[in-house]
Amino acid sequence: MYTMTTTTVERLVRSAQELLWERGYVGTSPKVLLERAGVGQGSMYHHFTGKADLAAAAIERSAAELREASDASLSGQGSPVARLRRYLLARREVLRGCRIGRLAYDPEVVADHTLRAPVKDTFDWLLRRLGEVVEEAQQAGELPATLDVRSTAATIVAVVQGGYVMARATGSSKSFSAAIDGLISLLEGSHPGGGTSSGPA
Amino acid sequence: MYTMTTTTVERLVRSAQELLWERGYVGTSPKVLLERAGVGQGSMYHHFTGKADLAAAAIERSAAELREASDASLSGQGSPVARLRRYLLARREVLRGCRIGRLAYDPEVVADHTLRAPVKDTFDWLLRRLGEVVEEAQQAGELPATLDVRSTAATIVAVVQGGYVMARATGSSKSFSAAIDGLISLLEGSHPGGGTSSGPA
DNA sequence: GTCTATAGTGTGATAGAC
DNA sequence: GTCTATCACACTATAGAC
Repeated sequence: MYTMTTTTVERLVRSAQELLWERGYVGTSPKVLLERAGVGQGSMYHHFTGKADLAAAAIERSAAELREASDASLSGQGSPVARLRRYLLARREVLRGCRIGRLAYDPEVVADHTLRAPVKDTFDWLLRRLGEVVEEAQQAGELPATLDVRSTAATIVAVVQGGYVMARATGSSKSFSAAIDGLISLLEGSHPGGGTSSGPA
Repeated sequence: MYTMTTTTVERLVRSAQELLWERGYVGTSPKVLLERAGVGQGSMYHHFTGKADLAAAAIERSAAELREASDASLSGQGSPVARLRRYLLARREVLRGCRIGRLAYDPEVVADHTLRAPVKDTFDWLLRRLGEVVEEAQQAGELPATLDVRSTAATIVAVVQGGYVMARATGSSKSFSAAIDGLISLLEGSHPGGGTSSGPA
């Protein structure tokens, strides 16, 4: 499935990332994974101790990729609220769901500390990072100082994660977009300045 | 696991409901399900055509229960915004996640129309019902008429669903509560009347 | 209507040739 | 370092006794 110049380990990890995203940990079998990677079983057990070990490597890679993509939206140029909008309106493969968030519903990921840690760390990081931007927005007068920073950050994360769940349940990305739009309206409506005049874009 | 006066079909459906909630469809095997129900394999294949058929009955029952519980919060006495608060602050087994929402991340539920339909229908119903209450709130002057009804309803559903995901990922119900609190603050902050005086109790 | 026995396939891991 | 062969066990379903 990948080019011949790609290493075996690389093919294994990428296949695991894809299948964990599509089917989760309990829904992914070594057989299907190896077929997708185009390698034999021996290679996997040479480089990893087993399914869980390979999954851990794949989850850690996906977590790092997600952090990088999120930080690209939340950092850099633009006012704090403009960066929050950029994060919320970033292009996403909505119907595939969140590759990290979906693992929170996988019983074996939640039960295994090694598999769960990168999932927890990703959410802890995202909540902290969004909290920083919310706080910047308050200091810039773009959001009311009365909003609790941590609660507001949690609401933002929840809308994105819940948007994915709704979209997959209804089979349409429209419910995702609606949830994001609703949140943006609420954030804009809470401007200290009041009215509808100071949209951040 | 259930009393002897419970019928075999009842025990099968309840066990399936529990396991689908805990482990999803791909993570649930007939063997474990039958052990929990305390019945033999023959009974299950007498009353149902197989795992998928039993799962369909269990999902439909869970969907009906969820609708009933949600409507109990959203209907009845109280102002529209008070009912929204009651819905958002209802007691929930947060760390178990949403028994219907979690199925949106199950690849075989999403792929099978019979399994997926009750999941989709539940979200469609909830979005519609929340939309009605949001509209009532606008007519009562509790929420600004500028808010889009469907978007606001989608945001409310998303915060609950995303709150579950965060809580399971972080291992703490605090992130769920924070997301709910953040949403309530945003809804209150968007009061047409403006300030902080008119909280709905 | 319930049970146990059995079947065929897949799972996750190991052994050992090359 | 990669492969195929093989293992013990679990999965989902069927058969047939009671």
